[in-house]
Amino acid sequence: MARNTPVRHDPAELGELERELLSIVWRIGSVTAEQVREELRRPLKDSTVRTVLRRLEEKGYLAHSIDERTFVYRPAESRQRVAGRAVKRIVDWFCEGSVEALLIGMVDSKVLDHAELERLAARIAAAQKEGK
Amino acid sequence: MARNTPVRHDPAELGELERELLSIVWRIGSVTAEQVREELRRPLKDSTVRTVLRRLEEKGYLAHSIDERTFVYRPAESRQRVAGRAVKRIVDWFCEGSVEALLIGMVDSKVLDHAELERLAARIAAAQKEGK
DNA sequence: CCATAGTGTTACTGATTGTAACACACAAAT
DNA sequence: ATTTGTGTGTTACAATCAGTAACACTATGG
Repeated sequence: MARNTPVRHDPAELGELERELLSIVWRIGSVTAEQVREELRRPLKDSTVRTVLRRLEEKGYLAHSIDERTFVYRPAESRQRVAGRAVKRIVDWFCEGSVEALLIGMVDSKVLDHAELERLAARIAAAQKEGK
Repeated sequence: MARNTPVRHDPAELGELERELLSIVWRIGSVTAEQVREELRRPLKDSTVRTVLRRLEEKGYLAHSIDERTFVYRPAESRQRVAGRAVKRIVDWFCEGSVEALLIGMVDSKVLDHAELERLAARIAAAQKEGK
């Protein structure tokens, strides 16, 4: 029988190559498939790159416009936004929605050290005051 | 030809059912396959549950000891630690290592609101003082 | 010795991802 | 107008993963 929890309705996962291409688009901002291909160290066929770009668009990470019948891809969302959503999933799954618990885990697993926490606290405090 | 980016060396992904079982083990702390099965709303065969538990152990999330020839599973790592590592991957992939950028994204994509930020800032400040 | 409870092994299937070939369309050059 | 690129659309295939489970084997308590 099939998986009974059917579709990957969530924009859950990206493969390694997908992530790499997505990063390139984020970095450069606006690229053709050929430009993306040139950015890669590995020699990949043109059709490979275009397939992955199309899939990224299908998944909602990219958008394209057409310039002289050439596809120009650009991000559909900022990387921060995507990262934020990804973290939200993690918080929901593993921390039962508690961002505090997540921060504890981040310190615990050395993602954050004290120095960084300090800077963060300062930033947050600053953002509080001016941001709104 | 195969994927040239070979193995999923990273304990990258967990499926939905895997996450569900892992959550149960985290919640209860120490369980047999039968107990896990009873916790599920869906009726899954015993062998299914045991297979998933074994995979979770292979992936390093669980450990077991034997009590009267019955496997008793327990977490190999705290959920916060796992969450912390998962977030680290996201930060590395999408935020180029910047936790600050991540926080921006979290606010931006409504994972964090201002009230929560405020509480967090307070918590962090407190942790700063006493924690070390 | 037999039933029971638990383990170990093995397997199948659908979805996903990396990778690419191939065919078609249109613009520029001859 | 025919050729030649350059780029797109379509289709495919192999490996891996995750969900699901059957079945065979082994002690242990009657």
